Amino acid sequence: MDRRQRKTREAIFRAFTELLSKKDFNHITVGEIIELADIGRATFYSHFETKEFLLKELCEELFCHLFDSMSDDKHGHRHIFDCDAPDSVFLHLFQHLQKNDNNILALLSGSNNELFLRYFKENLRQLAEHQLKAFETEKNRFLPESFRTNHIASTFVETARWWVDNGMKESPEKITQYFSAIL
Amino acid sequence: MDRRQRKTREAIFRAFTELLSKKDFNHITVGEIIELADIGRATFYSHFETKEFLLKELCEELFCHLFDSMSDDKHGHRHIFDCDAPDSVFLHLFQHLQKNDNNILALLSGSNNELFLRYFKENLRQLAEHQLKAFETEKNRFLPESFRTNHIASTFVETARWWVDNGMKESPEKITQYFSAIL
DNA sequence: TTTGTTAGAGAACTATTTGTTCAATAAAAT
DNA sequence: ATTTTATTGAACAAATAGTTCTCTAACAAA
Repeated sequence: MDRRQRKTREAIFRAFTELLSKKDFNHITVGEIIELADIGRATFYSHFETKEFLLKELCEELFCHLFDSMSDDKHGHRHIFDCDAPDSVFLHLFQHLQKNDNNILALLSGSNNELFLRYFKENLRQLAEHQLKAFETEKNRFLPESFRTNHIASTFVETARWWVDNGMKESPEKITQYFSAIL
Repeated sequence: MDRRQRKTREAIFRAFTELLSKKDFNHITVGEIIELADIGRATFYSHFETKEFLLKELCEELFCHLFDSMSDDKHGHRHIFDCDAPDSVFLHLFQHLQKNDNNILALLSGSNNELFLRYFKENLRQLAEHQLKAFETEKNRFLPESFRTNHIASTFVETARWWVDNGMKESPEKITQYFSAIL
């Protein structure tokens, strides 16, 4: 990719995430983005069809980064759902959130970032789907699989939101413990 | 309240909920609302400051209706959290959803109706808060109360969304059973 | 270095939407 | 019957979205 394109793209993402940490997606205008990114109007539209596509691509980059680092070979795939394990997937996710790479927290806690939450949940749902068998118990076996995967993903997202909204006072280990307890 | 005002207000709500069942909140314009409601532009703005306030008031009316019918005297307050009871609060809520009074489903399943979901969750959270003691178990006693109320409310909303998004094939009783199982 | 290609700047432009204003009219209340 | 209030319809300014265009600068390949 052309260096100019790369620089422009990154400037847009940077400006956009900064704005997202301050106000709702729907109240951010293209004008604000291009002013903060210091690029021309036509340039923005040559990169992204609309503001919505920008959010979409930002989410995709973030989740690519987040979930790819999760499927590194160093983590086995056996007890990936065992929350008490020191290499639990969920613990890793909470740790990543705490580091706040790429200002992901702004998207998670901010209001009106439904698209972001949808992406987050969908990625988690896929993760859960693939690894659900290790999680079977007698108690939940009669529940439809899609209901259970949905529940795991929803519960993770809502736990993370609660954590962030309440100031992230707990350690990732503690939150993983909470998460494990309600699941 | 003046009959003219009442009629206008109802026409706006009717038009708005009809539009909400077809498209996202953010893509609905004031122009569309007033055309469908068949009222003047100035009239709309004399009733609602903005589109956002309209949604806010609509939500408030819906939840007033939904949760008020819940606190009728006929339902005791003892086993309000016992999902298996025939007069469980949650069963009643699911039954209400199934009846789809006031097109509430359009708001629940539609995308980008975050404000509605926030209201729904907040109402449930308050409900849960007041009645949490009856729900204590040894297992969850170490969890912060706000975490637990948040979890109950979130889980209900997400269960309802899953139900609606999957075509509401299950009976309210069955869904209440599912809900009870994961809680 | 030269040449052809691609990306960005910047400004002008159209179209849509928002929210306001105001005078005229119709309905309600007294 | 008179006064008050709500609605209308149109016109209005301001903000925003998305497009188009020419000029300039950066890049890539010979």
